[in-house]
Order: sequence, then structure tokens, then C-alpha cells
Amino acid sequence: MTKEIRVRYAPSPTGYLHIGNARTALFNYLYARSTGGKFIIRIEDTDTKRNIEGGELSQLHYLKWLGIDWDESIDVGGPFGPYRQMERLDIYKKYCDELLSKGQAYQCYCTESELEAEREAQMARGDNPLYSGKCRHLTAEEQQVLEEEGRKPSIRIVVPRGKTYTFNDMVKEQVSFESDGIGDWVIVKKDGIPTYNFAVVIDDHLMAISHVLRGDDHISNTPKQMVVYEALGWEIPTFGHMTLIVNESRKKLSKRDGSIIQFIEQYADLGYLPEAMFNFITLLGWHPGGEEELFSKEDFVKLFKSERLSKSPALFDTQKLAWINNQYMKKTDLDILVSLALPHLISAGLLPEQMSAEEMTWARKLIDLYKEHMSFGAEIVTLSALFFQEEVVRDEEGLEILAGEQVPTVLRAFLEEVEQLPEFTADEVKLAMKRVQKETGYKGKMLFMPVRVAIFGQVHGPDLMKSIELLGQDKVMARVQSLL
RNA sequence: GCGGGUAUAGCCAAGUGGUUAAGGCGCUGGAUUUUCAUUCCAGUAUUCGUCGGUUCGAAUCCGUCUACCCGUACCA
Repeated sequence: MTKEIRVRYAPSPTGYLHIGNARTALFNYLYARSTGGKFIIRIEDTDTKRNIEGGELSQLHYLKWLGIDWDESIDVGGPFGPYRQMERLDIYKKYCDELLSKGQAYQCYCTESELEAEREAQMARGDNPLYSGKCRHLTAEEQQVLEEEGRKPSIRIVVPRGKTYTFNDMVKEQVSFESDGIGDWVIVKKDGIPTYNFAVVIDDHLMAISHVLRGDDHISNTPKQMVVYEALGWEIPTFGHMTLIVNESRKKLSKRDGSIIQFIEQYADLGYLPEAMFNFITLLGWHPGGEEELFSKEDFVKLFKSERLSKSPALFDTQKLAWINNQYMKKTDLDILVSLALPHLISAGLLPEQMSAEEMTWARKLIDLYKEHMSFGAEIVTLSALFFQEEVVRDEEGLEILAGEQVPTVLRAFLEEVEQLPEFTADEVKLAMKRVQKETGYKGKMLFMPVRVAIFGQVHGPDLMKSIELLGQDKVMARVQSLL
């Protein structure tokens, strides 16, 4: 029997769910679901200074929002817990002690400034900065002296010299690092908390993780981690390093980057659909190979092949996201669209928080009117602006249309017809337009454009008849009248 | 600097020695339409970062150079 496939997503609660993290989670999820393996979420909270309140919750919440579920974690439990690193400190301690007693790790009493000076000197010489190993052979007496000075040790692992670490990456294929490029690195910090590279190895091994799929930015951590696997005599999992997502300036998407909206939460707030986000993110650094671009989660699970993970970085294309989300919106129930768009109309002060049944019906019709155009829920505010302006703003093109010699005739006839409408609905207005056409002899653009511009100011916009119905008889008539 | 990686159109991307170099976004043009919306149709790389080599034949194999990215923490 082959080993069970177990993958994990290991976020740090130092921030909310970021696009890049979401993608890592997504691919781990797809890999697990497409192979019948298990998907685990482990919280890596060892950077206690940078952890933020709500980070952990946001991570899980928005993963769920995206449609991702997991088999083991802090909330659902599992046989390999605890799933939060700060609750596993005694476990790390045990393995650290083992390395210490085997002489594969040692106490280092260097201070930050000493280390920095060392690094600078090495850089100045054109060398690769790495720890000199000067604390490695400290005698017990020397250690005691340093302890008495009040120094606290960190623990470093002994990195073998002259060795080549090679692994077969799922994405990049064979990758090698020379151990001489890696200094003895810190596995446990002065405060007794293990570092990422140490804790990860212990956890991945103990949690029986078979494949480590993570961002490319971790690739140079891999040989460091291999040192731990070897020192402890453990089997090394399969690694896969996905290319990074980059912004328009081709830089790694960083949390501080202002050019792109970074967090899944923000997309949810702006009224993007989770299915569309799932679709879009999955296409970032992975391609099914066919000609289709729109896929459901189920499709992706069926299609997913890790061999198709791309090797070159993917640029986060906001326009394409807009297109994909619009594609999904067109196929989505009005009720859902209303839930995505309406809150923005309210928070923009365009609609009251408490609406009568009539107002609600109107709002729903408005959102339906823009269904074809909306790239995301919040966009309704700018799209529908012309329904909320008191004054009609006419642009240059609009004024040109109004200068047409048929315009007064058309508008006058329109006004007359509309005035006596029994019911002010799109259908009735349409019939009225037919009669105007007959009376005036104008049709097509000659007929419709003046009406559109007279009422809405612009030569383009959503369906005219429905728009007229929504604006209401009084406003429609007043606006046309003001031109005569 | 050192280590690791990536280069196919504005962007994503297929392509693994013989194809007119898929497809999508965007853009441009056309048709329908009251609309520069939608929908539909068409166009959008004589060329695959550079220079050279191998070959009857190269985006695909080899070498050179260049550009860009990631890492280089007692952060993860």
C-alpha cells in the first residue's frame, strides 16, 4: 500500500487571509481532494510578537468562504493534534534536547549586534553571510561565564559541511543546494520558542505530511529543513514550490503593497462571489491545459494535476478577475446579487437602511438592471449613479445628440404619450415609444437617443425602457420638460 | 555579493524536434441593438529574452550573454 497523501496549509495568524496564502491553501486542498488524501490546517503562531487578534479566525473563516474544507485542524480536531504550534512547545523541546544530547545542536550566546557585525564583515569580503560556528565548541566553563553575564542562549543546529542537498521538486524538478552555503542556523530562539524552520519539520513529520506544497519563497528553506530531517533520521516528504503571484511591477505580492487588494476578506466585502474567486485564484500559477477558463470547484478537483503547476510567476490581473466575476454574476440568482450589492447602496447613503416593500422592489429591479454590467457588488454604486443624481449631467456626446433637429418633435411627442400612460411600466413605455415613432416618423437612433440623453444625460447605459420605469414618471417628465 | 529560479504578444497561457505557434483577458474592426452594454463574428507573435551551435528541420537539444524575481533573520 502506498503512503496516504496528507497535505497541509500552515498559516501564521500574523495577518488576515492573503491572496497568496489563499492560493497555497487552494492548491493543497485541490491536491488532497483530487487524490483522496487528507487536508490539514496547522496554525504557526510562533512569532508571538507579530500575531494579530482575529488573524486565526479570519484565515479559517475566509477559507470556508472560498469553499475550502479541511479534515484536521484546531476547530475540527484530529488524531495528530494539537494543531497550534504554541501548544506543541513541549514536543519541540523534546527533539531539541535530543539533538543537543547527540551533539547535533549547541547553545549559541552571540548577541544580535555581534552577529550583525559578523554578517557585515562577510558581505564586505564578498562572502555569503553565514554563522561562523564560534559558539559550537564552547566549554562548559565558558558557557557558565556567559550565562553569568546574563546572556541567554539560542540553540543552533549543526549543518554538515561539504554536502549537497538535492530534492525532486513537484514544480521545479531537481533542485540542489550546497550545505556550505548554509550556516548553523537557530532552531530555538532565546525565548525558548522554536523557529519556523525547526517547528515545521517536527510538525510535518509527526503529522505524517506526505507532500509539502508551498510558495516559492520557501525554496531556500528546504535544505535547512532537510538538515533537521536527517539529524532526526526522518523520511523527507515530497516538496513542491509554487511560483509566486506578482503585482503589476512584477514583485511578490506583499501585504504592504498598495497596488492590489490583498485580502480575501476585502474581496468578500466588495461583493465578489466566492466561486469566482476560487476560479480566478486557481488559474494563478496553474492551468488545466484545455481551452476552458471557467470551472467549478468540482471541475477543478477532477482536473487537478500537480504537473500542470506553472514554473513562471503569475501576474495578478485585476481585469481578468473582473471578467470572471462578471461571468459568475450573470449566472447568479438575483437574491444573491442583491445581498452583494444592496449593502453598498445603503452605505453610500443612496438608499435607506429600513426600506418599505415598495422601495425594496425598486432596489431589486435596479440591481437586476445592472446584472450584466457588474464586475462586483460594490460597483453598483458607480454604475447606478445616474439614478440618484438630482441634476442630469450631459456629456459632450449627449449634447451633440440633443442638437439634432428632430429632437424637439420627438421629445414633445414622447412627453404627450407618457403623460397619459395608465401604468408607468417598461412595457407601457415601450408601446408609447412605438406610437411616438408612428406620429413623428423618426425611428432607431433618431428616436431613442434623444430620449435617452434627455433623461439620463449619456448616450449609453442599461436597458432604456426598464431604466425609465425605475426612474419614475415624475422625474422622467420633469427632465424631458426642462428641455422644451 | 552569494545561493536558488524564471524568460512564448500589454497580461495569463498551451506547446517537450516537422502545427498556419492553441485558448482566455484586454484591445481593434464588423453584425444585431435605442447604447462605446450584452450577445455573435473577425483581427490581434513570420516568431518564442540575446547571440551562437547541433540538425534536412528548433519555441522545443547544447553553450553564451542579458533581464527580471525569490532567498540570504533568534519572521513565517
